[in-house]
Formats: sequence, C-alpha cells, structure tokens
Amino acid sequence: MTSARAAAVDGPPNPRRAEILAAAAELFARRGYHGASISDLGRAVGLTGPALYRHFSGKEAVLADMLLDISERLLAEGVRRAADPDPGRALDALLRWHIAFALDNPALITVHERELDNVPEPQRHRVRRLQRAYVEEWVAVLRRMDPGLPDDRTRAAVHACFGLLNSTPRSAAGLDRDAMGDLLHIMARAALAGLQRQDAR
Amino acid sequence: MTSARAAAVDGPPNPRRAEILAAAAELFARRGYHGASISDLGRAVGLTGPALYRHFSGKEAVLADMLLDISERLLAEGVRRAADPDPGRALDALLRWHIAFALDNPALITVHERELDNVPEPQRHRVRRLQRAYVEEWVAVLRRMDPGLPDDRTRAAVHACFGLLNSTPRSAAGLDRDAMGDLLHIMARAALAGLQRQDAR
DNA sequence: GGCCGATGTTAACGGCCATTAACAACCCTA
DNA sequence: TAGGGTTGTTAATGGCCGTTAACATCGGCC
Repeated sequence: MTSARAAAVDGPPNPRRAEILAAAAELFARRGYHGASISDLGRAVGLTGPALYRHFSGKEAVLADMLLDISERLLAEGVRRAADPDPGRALDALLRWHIAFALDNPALITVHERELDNVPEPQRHRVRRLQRAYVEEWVAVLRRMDPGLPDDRTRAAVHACFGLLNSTPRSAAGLDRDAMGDLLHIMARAALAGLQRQDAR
Repeated sequence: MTSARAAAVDGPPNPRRAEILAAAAELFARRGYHGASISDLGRAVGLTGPALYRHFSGKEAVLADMLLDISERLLAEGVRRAADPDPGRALDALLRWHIAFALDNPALITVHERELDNVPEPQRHRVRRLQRAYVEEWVAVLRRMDPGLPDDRTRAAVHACFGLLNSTPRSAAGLDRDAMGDLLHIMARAALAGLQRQDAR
C-alpha cells in the first residue's frame, strides 16, 4: 500500500501535501477546477504531473481534501466565536475571524465558494453539512440578537453577508489589508443591522 | 463566407443564437467554462456539437459574445439610472435595476463574475472597460451623496456591494423573488450608508 | 552493506474535446 | 424547376488530460 492512502487518514502533518494543496488552491481559484491540469499542479511545486499520485489518490481527492479542510476550519472557529454569551460580541468575533480568513486566503475562499459541485459524492455531502452548520452558527447568533427574525430571511441575509465578505478576492482594490478589513466589517455590520431594524417593525 | 461571421457584426436578431447563448449561460454557470463541452451546449438546444459552428466561430466566441452583451446592458442601464439629479434616488434606481437583473438572470451574473479570464484577448479588454465603467457609475453617485469619500475606499465598497447583490445565485433560499429583492435592497443600502457614516467622521 | 519503503521520473493508454471535412435536406428565388 | 445559400448531420483529426506502468534514486535500518 503506497502512501497515497494517507489521503484518507490523518497521518502526521505532511509538508509536501500541504504545499501541493496550497498551490492547487491558487490554480483552482484562478483557472477553475477543470481549467487546471494535474501537470499544472505538479509544475507549481516543482514536480511532474504523475508525482502527485504519491500524495493523493487523484485530482478529485485534491479538491475534496481542500474543501473538507476549509469547511472544518471555518466551522470549528465559527463555533468558538459564536460561543460568546453576548450575541453582539459574538457577531463581531465571527465577522473579524471570517474577514481575516478571507483576506489571508482569497484562493481558498474562492474555491470553497465555487467548486463544491466537482467534489465526488461521499465527501461532497460532508462538506455541504459543514457549510450548512457554519451558516447556522451565524443564524443562531443573529436570532439571539433579535428573536423575532424569521429563519429563512435570516439565512438569506447570512448568505448575502458572505457574498459581501467573500468579494475580497475579486476586488483587490488599492486598500491595504487592515483598511479593507475595517471596511468589510463596517459594511457587513450595517447590512445585518439594517435587516434587524427592518424586521423589528 | 458562412453565417458564422455574423458573430462579429450586428445582424438582425437571430433567435437561434439567443437560444444558444441562454443555454450556454446556464451550463457555464453550473459547470464552469471548461466543464461544459461544445457537445453539451448543442445538446441543451437540441443540436449536435458541430452545429454550433454555424452560429459562432468557436467556443471562446460564445463566451465573449455573452460577456460583451451583459456588460453592455449593465453599463447602458446603469448610466440611465445614475442620471437622476438626486443622488439618493439614483442609488435606489441602480440598486433596484441591478437586483432585478441578478434575480432574473442568476446564470448570467455568475458567468459575468467568474469567466472573464477565459475570454480571448481582443474582447476581454472591452469587457473589462465596460465593467470598470459600470463600477464608476456607482462610485460617481456615491461621491455625489458624500463628496468626502476617498475614491479607492468607495470603489472597494462598490465591489463589496456587488458581492452582496450577486450572492443571489448561490443563496436560493426559501424566499420568493420580491422578498429576496427587498432584503437585498435593504442590506445594500444599509451597508453603503454605514460606509458614509463611518467616513464622514 | 544490502534491502526496502518513500518519492520521484519517463513512457504509454484510453478517452474526451474542439475543430474541420464531407455530405444532406430545406427554403427561397430566378 | 433548377440552383444556391442556410443549417443541419456524421465521420475524422489532432491534442490534451487523467491515470497507470515500469523503472530509478535515495535514505534509514537490520
């Protein structure tokens, strides 16, 4: 059994795997899953295409691993920030964390947003569940802030908020990281506050 | 010379071309440009793959035509709404139009947002210019509302606002069209107002 | 010091894709 | 009614892609 099976288990942290995943995220974000070949992924880390099969069972496994990792990180950190007993502070913590993640990992955010359909079925379901759970963390915090918010409306608002926060990879304006982070924080808070004000009527 | 050259000129409105473009938008949005084959596009309108070459010079031309058309429509309608002498009403008109377009054409919005890199070079530049001009319409309206807003910050805010408005294709929540439109309008206005309040300090 | 697992390489495969060629039916017009 | 442009079809071509096979290198361990 080759070490490619390590893709399925949690072995010791493999630096080569991490390197490949980082390069693949960049390529998948820029050219799309189908637009980046195995050869491209290999070349990005100084290898030939077939060498990747020593670390992953195939191209789909690279994407699946990537999306599972992101979704798990988002949910774990989301749960942590949402735990603040003051829902206003919880929301701020969620915003701060998500914005920092998006600013620091634009490629991961892009792939996470676009490429779920290319994940093969056993794992796609897991990613979807993780993504949904992350959204529900936000929904729960907003409902603690205003128990009168209807669920479907709140969920739609959270999705819209993510659209705003995740626009970072596409904008890349002349603002530095901190200024951009502040701007996104202010706009997102205002958007969600506007939602509550509207619905409290 | 076959009628495929009609792709380059503005002939009489060709229903077959429009039908192909609509189906292609759906496929490009769902599977990405590289994930949808010429055969897929043909089959979606009841034709075989090679039949498409009677209407477009190639796959890239389909995408280029699509993006040029969207960009031109967005800019033309944007200019129209931005012309209102009252900047507050102009912004509302821009929001209403953009939201209606996004709700009615989620596939077009998605492709417009993601696939510019796959447009071949002569036309990619034109699309980029049109997109930039559309953004500048919004920036100009916001600057009329608050002349103190710095340009780069305003441009970044407009991009973030588009991220919010264009999230529609990904959310598809249990809300009906009008409720979703109202929600997006309220959130976007609040986000942009928050920006101004912050910057007026 | 010889083996062996880990990690590479190049060569070969089958498949799908975009595109072109060759041919057929249809409609309009002379 | 003959002819030609329009719009289809199927067959063929050449290229790239994901994957596998076969072989090389190298470092640690009995």
